[in-house]
Amino acid sequence: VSCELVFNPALEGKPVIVLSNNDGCAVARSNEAKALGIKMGVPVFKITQLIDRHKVQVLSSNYALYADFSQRVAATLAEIVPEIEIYSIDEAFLDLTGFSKDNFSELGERIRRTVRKWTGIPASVGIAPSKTLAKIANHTAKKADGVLDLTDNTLTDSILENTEIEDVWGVGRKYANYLRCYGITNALRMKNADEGVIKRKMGINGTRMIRELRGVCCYPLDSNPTARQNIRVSRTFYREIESYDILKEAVSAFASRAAAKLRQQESLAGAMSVFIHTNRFREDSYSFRIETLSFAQSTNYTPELIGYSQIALERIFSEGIKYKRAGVMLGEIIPDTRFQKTFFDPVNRKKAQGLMKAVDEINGRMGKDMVKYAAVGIGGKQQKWKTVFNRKSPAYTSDWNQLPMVS
DNA sequence: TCTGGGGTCCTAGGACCC
DNA sequence: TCTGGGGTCCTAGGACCC
Repeated sequence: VSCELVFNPALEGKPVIVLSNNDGCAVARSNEAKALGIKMGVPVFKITQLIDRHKVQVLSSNYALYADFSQRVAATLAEIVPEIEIYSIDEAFLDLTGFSKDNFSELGERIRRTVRKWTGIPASVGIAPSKTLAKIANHTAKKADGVLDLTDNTLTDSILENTEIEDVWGVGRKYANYLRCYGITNALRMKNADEGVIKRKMGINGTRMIRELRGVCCYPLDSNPTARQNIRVSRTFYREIESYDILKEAVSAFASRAAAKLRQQESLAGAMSVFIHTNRFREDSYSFRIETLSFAQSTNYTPELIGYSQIALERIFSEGIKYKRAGVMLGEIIPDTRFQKTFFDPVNRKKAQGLMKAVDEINGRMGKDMVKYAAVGIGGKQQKWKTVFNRKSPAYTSDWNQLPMVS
């Protein structure tokens, strides 16, 4: 929502929501939308009345825009603090070792100011001796001044007391229920809880959480993230699909996208799973099928992976079933430097590598699907399996044809 | 009618090894 | 009566994160 506001200031002060794929659920909300009681993840068809009555501004997800803003914010942070871990699309941990403790709050302010000025994105900053405490500081700061330094802060315990247990990093719904049974209703009570009781239920991570709350760092900053061990591309279809050919096209496209991700992190996959299933919200005859293939040889070569995906699909597809979702997962991922030759290899690896490099470069420079395999279909927007984004804002920052006009 | 997508880590239990 | 000690690998399930 912050990204949308940058290019559409008229939305400021209004309830705004951004939707998931196929304009299904509300997955981002402005404060005004939250105040209306729109919950995270609620299906949009359940709140149509609310949307009409309060003129809620509804937008599709604009991933190109959000990815670009995410990178800009990260680059800005990295200019101010050298040691930085990108934690998610909208969060980062910064290592303040070497910065003067007396100026932490001031530094926080500077970060906020700079990010706002350079990117237009509002940020909040929490400072503390552990990630768990920093997250709590940030959570609290978000609602007030935007910066909160909990290092040597005498207020820490009272802030922890005002932090609901489910707002602690690592406590989800299940753990929250359990902890509440023991009277551990807020972060302060967790901090003072018995390690044994927590560990029995939550394992080693429970122990770590308690220690982090006590200011002992158990999750050090990790500035160079390791390659993914799993790569998954899956989509829910706007309409149910019965046609084998259409499904084959979709699965081929997922395999192709997964292959590109694999090459981006310089890896090879040794196995693939393909799954298809019917609408899980329909109570009648739910069907889920998955087929896993182990490759004779690890690969990141798109045509090979498309081929495997089609073999797997053929084994699980049944005529007459309405499929609502499909996906491709790659596993047994290894660095491409660990490539092992097999004796009877049908693929010329050197040529394949060169081809993929060319494809990735062209698509990197000229747009994601500038060149693609025919197996993924050539139907453009008419493709039956394509995700729907009916209310998307322009790709203001990443497409020459969609730059904002200034008049 | 209509309900997202992509990840991680830990644990327990089974099967096996010396 | 009484049955060691130390490992690995794999899978399924459960929890969490954004």
